[in-house]
Amino acid sequence: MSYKQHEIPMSISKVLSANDTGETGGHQAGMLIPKTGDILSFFPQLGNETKNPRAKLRFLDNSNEAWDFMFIYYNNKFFNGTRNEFRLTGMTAFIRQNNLKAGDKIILTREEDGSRLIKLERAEQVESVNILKLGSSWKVVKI
DNA sequence: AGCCATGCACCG
DNA sequence: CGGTGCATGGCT
Repeated sequence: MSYKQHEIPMSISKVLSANDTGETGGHQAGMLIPKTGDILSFFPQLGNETKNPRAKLRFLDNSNEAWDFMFIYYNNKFFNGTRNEFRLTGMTAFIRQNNLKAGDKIILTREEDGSRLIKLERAEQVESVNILKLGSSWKVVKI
């Protein structure tokens, strides 16, 4: 009967770019949040009534340590400029502590009580697992 | 749309 | 004064 109009994703993830981890020498230390559909509904809604609105979000990591990140909507396109994008900033300490590199994945999760979790998934160094599976099978050989 | 880069303000 | 994050411009 009553379908939810807005399914809020419990979990979203992002593969880190080199710029996200600071490997490129940049110093904004914020990762871009794509505006595509359900990703944004994970975050609090920020409109374009005010310029560059933001919300501080607290995440808990594996060891229950709390991290405060800043979710910012750079929206100066609606004022005097060209920006129209969302970023999650203030992650330098977290990235350093976990020694994250480009290719690693960050997973953000929402609990039912509204609290948020942050997890990570290292990039695989080797990706030969699927390929090797086929290697040792027997074959019928025509004589 | 996403990533890279950077001048400046702030703060220790 | 060096590191960090803000705000923004620029490039692909």
